Amino acid sequence: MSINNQVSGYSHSEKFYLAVDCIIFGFDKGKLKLLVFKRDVDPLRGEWSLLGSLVKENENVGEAANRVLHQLTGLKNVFLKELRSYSEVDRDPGARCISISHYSLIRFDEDVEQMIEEHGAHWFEFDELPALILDHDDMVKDALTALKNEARRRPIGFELLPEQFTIPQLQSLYEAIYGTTLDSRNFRKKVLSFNVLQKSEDKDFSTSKKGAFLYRFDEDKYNELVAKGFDFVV
Amino acid sequence: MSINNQVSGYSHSEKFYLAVDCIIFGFDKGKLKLLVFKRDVDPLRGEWSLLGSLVKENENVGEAANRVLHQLTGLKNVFLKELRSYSEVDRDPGARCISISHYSLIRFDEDVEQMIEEHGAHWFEFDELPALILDHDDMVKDALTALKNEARRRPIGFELLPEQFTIPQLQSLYEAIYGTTLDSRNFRKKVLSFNVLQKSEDKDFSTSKKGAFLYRFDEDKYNELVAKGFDFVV
DNA sequence: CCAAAAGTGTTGAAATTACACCCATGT
DNA sequence: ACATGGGTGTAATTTCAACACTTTTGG
Repeated sequence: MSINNQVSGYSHSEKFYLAVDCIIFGFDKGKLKLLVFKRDVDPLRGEWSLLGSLVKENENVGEAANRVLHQLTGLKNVFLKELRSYSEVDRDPGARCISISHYSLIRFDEDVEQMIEEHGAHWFEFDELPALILDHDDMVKDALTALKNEARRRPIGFELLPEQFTIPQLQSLYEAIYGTTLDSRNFRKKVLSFNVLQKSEDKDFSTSKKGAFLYRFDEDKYNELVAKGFDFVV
Repeated sequence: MSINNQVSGYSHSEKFYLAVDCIIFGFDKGKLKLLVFKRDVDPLRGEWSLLGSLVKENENVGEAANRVLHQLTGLKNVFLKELRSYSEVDRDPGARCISISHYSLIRFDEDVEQMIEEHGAHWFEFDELPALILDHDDMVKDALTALKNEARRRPIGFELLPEQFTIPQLQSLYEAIYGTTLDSRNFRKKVLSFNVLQKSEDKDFSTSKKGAFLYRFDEDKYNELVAKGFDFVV
């Protein structure tokens, strides 16, 4: 912070609780999903909430967000993006508390699913989402908007899909995010034109009899591309 | 914030000072500028700093940012965008303090310039910028990146230029932001194609003998355009 | 043999880029 | 008359959008 002519020091001001809340997106079976938790402390026990925590003395905001995500999912170094602060004076009836939202994209994965179960968490599709505590509904809405924007600037799919995925799966993800349908020929053309996909010999037969080729993403080429900047408008 | 299974309540956690800092951009004579302040309290008295303040008990973060900006410039309802938090444990040697940066674009204007003078503030061009206190240099760097991105999504010029401006001035602004040169024919074509500029009868003779026509921006059409969404890539 | 999803090319329209000269005027 | 910045148009290229049929194979 700045101590300048407007501010003569710290002692005149209040201190606040500081929290992080995480909007965790997942994608499975053609549906974009949100991970929420059943709160197990009073007040509001039993209500659905985003994953969050108060920030501790010895950590910064990003570390706090990573900590809660790790505690829940066992994952480290996942894509986790700070979004914005929520600071309405009366947003939390318990105490004056500012929260900084983060969003994260995680892959469906057996280990993670088990961990999630153990924590009383649940994946909801967006059209079945229950009401969340405090201003968490706003946080989700804002994060969804941010995800849509983000999806244009980087190939989001690589965080949300399994390590190997088919092009129809990738398309279905983008359709879920944008809430539209896309032309499969144009989509395929566009996504392949980036030259960041490695075709494998194997096929996925889970959704068709013919089977669809599996691709994995070429990390080096992807990083190059992101560095150059690009616009993945589909 | 969330009180869920990871967190059993408020009382176990620390409270923090919360600040806002403002990165204030201006544009004059073909140069993009940053407004900084000479700090007049200890410690670090006399050093250059962004405009900032601690957040008060009865206001939210956005209100705090508007308050300090208003105190300095007399302006209300200026474009002010929250950027991100800065929360390194040791970022402020005085006390554990989290700051939320905002950036703002303001027009050069006599009244404002006078107000600025009175507050010991100074406009610096970016290549003459002095070192700033704490992590304010990082804040500026991040804000500049954000400004470049923002400039693609909305006609930034309308916040930074005087009410009437010429197309070469607008071009020069975009060149300053992007750090490139642009083709004047293509720029003019593009900017006029948005149909948000009203041509005036008057000319500005300050930079050429022939004079350049002054335009003002059609607020209704501009708002329409922003609502529809557009990409001002030049 | 048929249902269901995967895969493939072309064409017209639109947007973008590159590019060079005349105009108006103060000195 | 000349130097300076303002203003204009066109052609080539690239990108985007629309659109329909064949392939594979489990049932």
